[in-house]
Amino acid sequence: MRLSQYFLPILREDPKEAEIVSHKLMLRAGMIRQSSAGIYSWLPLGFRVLKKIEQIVREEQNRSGAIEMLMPTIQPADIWRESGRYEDYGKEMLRITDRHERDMLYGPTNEEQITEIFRDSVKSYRDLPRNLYHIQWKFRDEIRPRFGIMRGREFLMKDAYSFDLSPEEARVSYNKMFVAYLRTFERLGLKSIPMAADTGPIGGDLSHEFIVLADTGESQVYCDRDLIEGSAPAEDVDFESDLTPIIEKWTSKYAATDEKHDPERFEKEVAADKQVSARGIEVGHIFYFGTKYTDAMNCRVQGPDGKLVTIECGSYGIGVSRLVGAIIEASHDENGIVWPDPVAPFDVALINLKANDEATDAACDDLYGKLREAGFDVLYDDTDERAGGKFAAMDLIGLPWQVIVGPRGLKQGEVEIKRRSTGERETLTPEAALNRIVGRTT
RNA sequence: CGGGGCAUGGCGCAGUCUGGUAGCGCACCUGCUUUGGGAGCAGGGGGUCGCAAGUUCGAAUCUUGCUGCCCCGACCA
Repeated sequence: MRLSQYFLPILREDPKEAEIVSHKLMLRAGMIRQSSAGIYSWLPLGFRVLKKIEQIVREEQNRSGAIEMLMPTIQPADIWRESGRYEDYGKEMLRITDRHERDMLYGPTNEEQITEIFRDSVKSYRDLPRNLYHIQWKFRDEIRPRFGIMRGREFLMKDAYSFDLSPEEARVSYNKMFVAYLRTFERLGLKSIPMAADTGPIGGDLSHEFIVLADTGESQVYCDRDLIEGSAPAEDVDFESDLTPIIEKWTSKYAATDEKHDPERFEKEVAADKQVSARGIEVGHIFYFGTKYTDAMNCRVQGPDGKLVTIECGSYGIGVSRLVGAIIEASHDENGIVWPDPVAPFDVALINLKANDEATDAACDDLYGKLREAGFDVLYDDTDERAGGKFAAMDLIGLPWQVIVGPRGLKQGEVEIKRRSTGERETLTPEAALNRIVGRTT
């Protein structure tokens, strides 16, 4: 993409409404604009990041055996009356009336919707287990939205729903999601730690929050340092095998959010040099809640013996739009965002230091073509801004690589490449620069 | 929902106390000079001062009502 033809409205100063760093940087880098409290437009740069994260979430859900679908944002009130949550959910649910005076709502979550579909479609134990998910916008009319997209009212969430014949099998489904989440967050360049959590109003008795450590996080968390240093299961993890050992490895060490923190246990179970007290952001939450909705909504199948069995369920959420902010919170410096390679909106920033200079333009055009042929997304700054402004803007938007091309270097047959994450720079021939980037990024 | 604050061009702000017809920096447009880490000079465009009512010869400024947004607290991906 040529910057001269792109839409990237960068701000030089922090808008005063932004309090935390990710919100400031997202506004300044032209990723989002606020529409009203807790509701945002995603500008082209932000949209690219959102889609990259969404894709990684999707790939890991698919790998675990979950099946993608799409449910609507607007739901009928009736199914919520059936589950009993229409009254319970309170003012957080945005209620809408259509022209025929039918009660509708903008979905804050989709347990009712998926349970209705499953109930009407599945009658036999032979069709279990299944895990269905979608990635769809949600609306929760928060009392106080804040921190930009970190706690918006409208947000993009991946929500998965598992259906099993027995609690034991539901536990297997739960474990698959647990492992898929570990892998997802690691691929996104984040250190996430599963922590035992309250099940809250969703109900059930098995639940974990996935917390990303970040200085500006909202929750105070405590854990064993070993958990931070642990790495997620590899790509070849067999989701059909018994995942219990992996789960145990991650749940045997101490980890708790402020609400669940037990200082005495912490002191007793965690060696002093391993005690971590930090800030964290909740990016995922998984629940096993059994038959809470299937009971209320009469979702049953016939077992092998012909008897009706109420289906055991779990639900599993990842805040996709929140992750954009969480990644920035975890990865930035004084000059701007530092995108982890897998979620960067573009892979390479190509900076032409003297646009309209024949030799510089030609060298840039050549590199632009070759990088794109090699499969890279390139943001090519072909504008005739001054060098300083270009450097500042590219540092702000945080693309992993910068390729800097100017007449001075070209006279020596050289260009400069800079790694955004380390600030490390090298002066090389254009061919060597190309090879360096192709070789180090996969 | 309780408490606090803010609202003046795209962004950041001054002007409000003490009423006199709107200003600064950045950004934007034109020209010239510059050009490797946010250039200089000259010229220029853009604002119903959140909305409504009131007081007044006259309101960004005073009064009343409303709305929007932000921050702190309890809840949430």
